[in-house]
Amino acid sequence: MSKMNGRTKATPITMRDVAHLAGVSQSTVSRVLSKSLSSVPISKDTADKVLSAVEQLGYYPNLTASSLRKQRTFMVAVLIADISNSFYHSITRGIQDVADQYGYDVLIANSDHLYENEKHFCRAMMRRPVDGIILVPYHLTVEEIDEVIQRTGATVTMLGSHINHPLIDTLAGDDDQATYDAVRWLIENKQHTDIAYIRVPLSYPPGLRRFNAYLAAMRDCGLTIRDEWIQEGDFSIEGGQRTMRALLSSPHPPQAVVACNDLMALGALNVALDMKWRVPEDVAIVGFDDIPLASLVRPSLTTITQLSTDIGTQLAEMLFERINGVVSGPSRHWTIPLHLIERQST
Amino acid sequence: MSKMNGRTKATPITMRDVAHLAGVSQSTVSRVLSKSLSSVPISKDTADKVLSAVEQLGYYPNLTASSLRKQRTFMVAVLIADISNSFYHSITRGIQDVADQYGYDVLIANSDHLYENEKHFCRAMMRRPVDGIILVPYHLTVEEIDEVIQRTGATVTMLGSHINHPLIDTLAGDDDQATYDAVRWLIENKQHTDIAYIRVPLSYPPGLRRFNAYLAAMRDCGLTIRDEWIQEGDFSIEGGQRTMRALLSSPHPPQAVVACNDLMALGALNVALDMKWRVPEDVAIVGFDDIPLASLVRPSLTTITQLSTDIGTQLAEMLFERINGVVSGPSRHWTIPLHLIERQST
DNA sequence: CGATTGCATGCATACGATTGCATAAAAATT
DNA sequence: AATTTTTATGCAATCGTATGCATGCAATCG
Repeated sequence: MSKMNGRTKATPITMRDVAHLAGVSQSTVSRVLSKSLSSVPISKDTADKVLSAVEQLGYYPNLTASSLRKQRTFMVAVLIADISNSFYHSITRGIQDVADQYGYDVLIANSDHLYENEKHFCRAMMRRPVDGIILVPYHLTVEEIDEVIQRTGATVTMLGSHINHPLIDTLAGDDDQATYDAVRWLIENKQHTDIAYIRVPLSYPPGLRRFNAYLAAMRDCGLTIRDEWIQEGDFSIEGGQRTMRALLSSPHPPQAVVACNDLMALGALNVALDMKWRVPEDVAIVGFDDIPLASLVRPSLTTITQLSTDIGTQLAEMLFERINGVVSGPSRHWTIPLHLIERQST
Repeated sequence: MSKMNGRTKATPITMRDVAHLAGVSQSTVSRVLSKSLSSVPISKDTADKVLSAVEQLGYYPNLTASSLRKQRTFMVAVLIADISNSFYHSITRGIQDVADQYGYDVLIANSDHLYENEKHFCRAMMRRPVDGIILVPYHLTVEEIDEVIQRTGATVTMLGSHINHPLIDTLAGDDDQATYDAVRWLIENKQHTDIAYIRVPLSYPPGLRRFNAYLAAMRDCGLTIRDEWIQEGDFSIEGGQRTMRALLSSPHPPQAVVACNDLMALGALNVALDMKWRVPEDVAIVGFDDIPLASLVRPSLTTITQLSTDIGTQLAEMLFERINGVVSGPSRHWTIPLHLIERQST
């Protein structure tokens, strides 16, 4: 360990040092190290000299300098709603693993579902160009995203289907269909008629879609919905708890509760048990996302699968196919089929 | 929205463009925008011209170029074991929030508790210098971390107490004391004598410390430990499940199980319930970390609190105090007192 | 009124790596 | 043997911003 007597400035080792030690020019070192550009041949002899100098000095190329010159940063940025939500962190993990594989670093930002934060993220991207951006639920408009693309040249991939842009690949679950099916299943197979829904703010597009699917299923089966059965949470466990308390304390509590995501469903489950309601005998609960926790709690949670890790890797793979030029041409829009996983809570 | 007819190169707007439009030199623009350096005065008049040109063009400074020149990247990197573990993701979130506040971006990498991955992270840091690094449990040696500091000039802050370096601030819980106290509490207040421990590989320093604390508590109370009561998990829910199955199927199952972290404790809890053991009547369970889930499951989990969000913000605050020169001098080593939270599982 | 000071700005270089172009030496061709 | 081609290397400009130094001009001073 070097001396460590107080905070010292960094002592960077540059290509020039390597060049000097190897007795060649700095550009030769560069060529040896980025062998990919085969346009220029290098003699085995000098290559060896350079490599041994690199070894000897423990040289590492400076990615900041390289980024500036190549106009490529070898970083991707991810915008998610909240890393504390396990649905997002498994997506994140999937993205990180793929990025790692391609030698990329990952910047992560949280929006907390707030438009202002998403715009803040865009501004950050304008300042610090990255090669790729993965966006997960957002309120951004196509125009705003397009500006980032135009200005930074970044490749963008998104989760969700409500944006249509010729340069943006998207991946989406058919969550409205899945929600519709789940509600009908509760009605037709479980003989429920009084079904409540815990939604999220409707400014969040997938939330709106799922809510509409619930309404459609109820309507198509000729069921009426009491006003108090429609609750609005905020994506969180606490939101699920608060709304469930309201539901179970109302004059006409529902027989079944469908939540827009698992966190809220888990909060609801937890409140039901604490209030001594039996699940599923007294009230059934259905979630959405299939986060790891859903299968762990007792009674385990019936939910709609999203395969979140796969979503992350999938999104990242689509992104890197573009970045590395493996794929070109018009944007691709993939849909993942979702399905209900029946567990103990129904 | 601009034309969008196929993938186009980025059309960056640089300081030169701004300078040109404002009719001043590029260096003047730079001076106006980084007003902090008051060493050089700028007339109100030109400042206005520049700012309006910036506005008009929608100019954003390029952080890559700025980083290269200033030798400061305005990024911090975080190495955690696994972002899927909720203990870490709340730390991460705390760090992100603080970083955001200081205008910093955050790079996140997972080590999965593997030494090789941690070394990989160090190499990445040598290539892409960042201003600060936050390390959460690791196997890295002081020498390895020191090399990164020397070479990159980064400021480092860590969670844990087993590294002593004059430039590294650390934050640590007194987890061995807390574990010791918890085990004695099980013995003295709950009258348990047969207590098992689910540890993690001992190459992980905090894991070793906690395990030793368990041994010490048992010894100090004159209790004997059966070999099969000591199980080794891998930090995960599955690890907890596997080891708990072994424990409950053994000829002499324990009355209480202490796990090195909450995930394993939750796995254990889940297996106990599935095997129809009553918790806490037939077997008591204690975890470590107090992840959000711990209070959510039923029976809720008795655990040792770590205040994980606070840990993240705390670590980040210590880091930025150094980065921004608010604090200098010898490294600080802070300890957070931990304590048992009694819930339903004991 | 000439000399000194202070204010405001531009010029030019640096940060560290990449790459088009020029060039020198060696090999191949006629 | 002269010319062309190939191989291997160096020179110098570039990416976009920051900053030491020089400079021009106005204000102040003796």
